[in-house]
Amino acid sequence: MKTADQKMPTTHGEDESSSRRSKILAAAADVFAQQGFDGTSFGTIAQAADVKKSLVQYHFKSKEKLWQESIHWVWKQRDQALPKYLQRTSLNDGNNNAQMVRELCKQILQFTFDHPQWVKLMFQEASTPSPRLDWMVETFFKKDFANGKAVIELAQQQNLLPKVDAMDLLHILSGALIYLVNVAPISQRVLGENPNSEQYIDRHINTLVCLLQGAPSITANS
Amino acid sequence: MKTADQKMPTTHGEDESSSRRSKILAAAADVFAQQGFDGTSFGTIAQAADVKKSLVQYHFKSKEKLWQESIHWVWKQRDQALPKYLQRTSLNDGNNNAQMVRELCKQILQFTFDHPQWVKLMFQEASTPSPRLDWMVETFFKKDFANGKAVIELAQQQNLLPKVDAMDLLHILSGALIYLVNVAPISQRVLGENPNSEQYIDRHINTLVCLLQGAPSITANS
DNA sequence: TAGATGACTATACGATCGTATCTTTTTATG
DNA sequence: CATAAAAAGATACGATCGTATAGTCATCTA
Repeated sequence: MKTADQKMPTTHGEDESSSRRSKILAAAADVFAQQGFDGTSFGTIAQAADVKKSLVQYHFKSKEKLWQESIHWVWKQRDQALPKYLQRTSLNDGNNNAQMVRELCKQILQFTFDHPQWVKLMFQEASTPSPRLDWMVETFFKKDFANGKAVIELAQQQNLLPKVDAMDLLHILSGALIYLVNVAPISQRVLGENPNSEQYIDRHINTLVCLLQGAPSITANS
Repeated sequence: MKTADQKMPTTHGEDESSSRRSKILAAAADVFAQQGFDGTSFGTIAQAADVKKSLVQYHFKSKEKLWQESIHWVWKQRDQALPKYLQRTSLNDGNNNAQMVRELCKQILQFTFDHPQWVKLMFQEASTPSPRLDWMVETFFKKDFANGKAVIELAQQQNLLPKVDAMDLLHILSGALIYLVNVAPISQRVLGENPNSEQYIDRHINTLVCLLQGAPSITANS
């Protein structure tokens, strides 16, 4: 009979219509982020969510719809979790010290390691034009780019970042941080060191901040 | 009857055993880089190479073998093409000027835009552990990482790059450069500007070098 | 209590996938 | 020209894919 523990009639109310529905969404986000759109099947997602394949197709009529909803779910999770990482580095409280940039970068990197889904989902669709990419651009990326640029410009106004082209700087910083997470499985195998660890992250951020605040050793003897 | 124009008996010699074989390899590299391993099928590759599906399976017995050989092919192309981009920036001819770092970065970025296959193939397999990733690590990435680190250290010895952790700096530079290529389709849609253009690349490299050589605007008034 | 609604399940269809086997054509060599 | 090997093509198989449809069961409402 198995255990019928988490029965929970839910009386149809709650936030999400069904508890199993959001469990499927979470599993779908994991599988999509890991295997990509083409490599993902209803069967795999159903297995990961421990439900029948028919149920997946019942809640989300098509694979495309399921993908869209799981993307929405991931971005929502991101927007809920990210502020908690950034609140201790608030840029607009007048406390201008350079240490804040280090903390900002570190928190973003740590967040990316803790929630790799949205980065992986982004890269899964980024490299190749497709209707899905167009949808993501209109739905999320335009907004994300604008927000990122605003953060950079705010930091620049407070002399926390060098006053170069904000969009370029956003790309360079995003690249330097996100790249580390995306090639982490490679780095781990090549270097024999887990990139997702306090000391590795601290060292990496330290190097990055050292560059951002003017590389001393090259400016010193020139 | 169609056109039997490119008949070319090849007399079996040439470099590759068959001319159609390498045509399949090139097509396979394209499709694998674009769609990933799971999203790629024999049929798609055959169609891209304008041959029958059976022929693909004849030359490369399995999908895994075809993938491996196409990876080898791409890395070989890369190693043949890359020196032509770097030769005009040779680091070890005693000509130590800072302009050389800019040229080095620019050439690497330009090369990546011209030959996006190897970057995309890398990212296709990088984010998720798999037997294919293990194989790539042992076959290519360990060597690539070592070479990259050596280049960084050489530049550091000549005071062309700040003397921070070489592996971290390699990751930061790789990330900043490769990220741009990987999210180019996104950037193009969001910014309405093609990242693969002289002026965009120049501007981006300029910003990057500005950081590498000590951000002036922040060090100036501190 | 009868009916309607929503959550969930079972099953089947057509297409495509990777692979295996077989036949035909082309090429090289005696 | 004869013959063997290699290249190229044709076909079929089991499996899995996305999707469609019909059915079961519990809950809610009139």
